[in-house]
Amino acid sequence: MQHSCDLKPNFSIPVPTLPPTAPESYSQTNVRMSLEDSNLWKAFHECGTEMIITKPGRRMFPQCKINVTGLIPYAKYILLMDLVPVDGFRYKWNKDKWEVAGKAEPQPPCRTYIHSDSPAAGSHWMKQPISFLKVKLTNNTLDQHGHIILHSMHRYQPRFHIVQADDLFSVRWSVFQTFTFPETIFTAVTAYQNSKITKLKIDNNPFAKGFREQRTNTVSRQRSLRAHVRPEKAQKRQSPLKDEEEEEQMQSEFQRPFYEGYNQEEVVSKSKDACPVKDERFSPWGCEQEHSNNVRTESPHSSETRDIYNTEQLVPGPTSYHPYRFHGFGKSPSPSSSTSSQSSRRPSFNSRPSDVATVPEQDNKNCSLDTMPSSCPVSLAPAPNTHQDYTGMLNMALAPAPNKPGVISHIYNHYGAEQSLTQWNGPPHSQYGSSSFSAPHHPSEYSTQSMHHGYHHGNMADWSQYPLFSYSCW
DNA sequence: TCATCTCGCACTTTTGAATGGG
DNA sequence: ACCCATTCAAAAGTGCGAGATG
Repeated sequence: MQHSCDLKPNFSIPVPTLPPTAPESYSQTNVRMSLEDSNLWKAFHECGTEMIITKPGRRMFPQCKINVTGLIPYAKYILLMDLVPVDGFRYKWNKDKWEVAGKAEPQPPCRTYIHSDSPAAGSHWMKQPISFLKVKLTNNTLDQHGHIILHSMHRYQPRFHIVQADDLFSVRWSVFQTFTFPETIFTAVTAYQNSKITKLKIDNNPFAKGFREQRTNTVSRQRSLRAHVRPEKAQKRQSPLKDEEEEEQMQSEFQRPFYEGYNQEEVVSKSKDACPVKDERFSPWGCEQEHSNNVRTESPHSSETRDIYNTEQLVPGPTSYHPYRFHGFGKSPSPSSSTSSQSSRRPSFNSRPSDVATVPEQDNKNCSLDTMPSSCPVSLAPAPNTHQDYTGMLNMALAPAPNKPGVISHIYNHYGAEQSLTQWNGPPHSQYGSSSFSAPHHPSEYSTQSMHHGYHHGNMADWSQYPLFSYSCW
């Protein structure tokens, strides 16, 4: 499966400072990203992926691993990953299904993980799969280690960003290309809720091997002993592994060849009909769907019901990406001082300080499709029940590597729960392929997304409330 | 009372330093 | 002195269940 980058709408408006023949325009239109282990992700997705989050930080499994093609081999790129809320709800696990439990909590500071190889040449990124193995998730909002902070019982989606930039200083002047894979949507949990997910993880995660055979013997012995002491609990927490019948059933489900034999084109068309979340047998989201009809105007399945295996080019809106600046660098990242080719090529970005960069955070919520200026992010009309004002911050943190200077930076990011994917990703129709670029509604706004460059954010006041941190990846 | 979170356990895998040979 | 392969101990990562927390 691949995510293609169709930037037609984004390049439909003239960008005076960027000649159409610029290398970037070439790369932007050809960059493609695909998800490694996509079958595994789909397997988890069909059960309702859960990711453990702990205070010290927990790795993701399945891990985020991507393939990138279409980069300029000699140009340098920076790869980033972050996690955005899928919707504005908190969930609970009730009788084998996830249900909406209420409104989402205010989002913690949004942190962006910079791949440790960044910046690296396009050839480097393309020669092998890029692993985000060392990304750690935490529920500790005071985390000092640079882990990505999430709320338990909330749903998130990883996003991957490719930025053509010679160094981290020039990122803010560079073009972001954002990719998402709907099958990577997961629910953050502090303890597994769905036993199917537990089993899938044990079966597929090498670190959990100990729980597969030897441990299950010893543990089952221990459990049987404990069951004598607390029989009611032992029964309540009965492992699915013990139930042979259930295990067989699960085996058949898990080993079912997901989308077997689908080529890319077939997947695009068939996945809509065979959308996992609509399959009651596998879907843990059954109840949620009912809720989605009654409660939310933005279905939590919005992404799944899209062509989940289609490709997409998701470009964040201006207020999503522009209002950030690196913080903590030793030199001023002003375009005039920057030596990057991008910055020298596009001096006009500095000449537009009044753009979205300084939009106050409360302006964000007023940025509806009807009223937003051309610089406002493209987003769906906010769902009343999901509205959540939040001026998040993209924290990018880099711990010193032996051969790399230590860099700690923060990036501002405005997003709310209702904006989450819709804002960042652009309109949902963008995920349906090129045909949907006819923009069923508000085509003008869509076209204003254009290219996305870093803009200087005028508001520095809140930065101090977020800790500087190092990132273990470097 | 209940849902959720934290912690320690026993286990496996990964990592990196130490060592030795060419 | 350098490079490479091997070994091995320490660190890191894993799900589980009991107990804590709100």
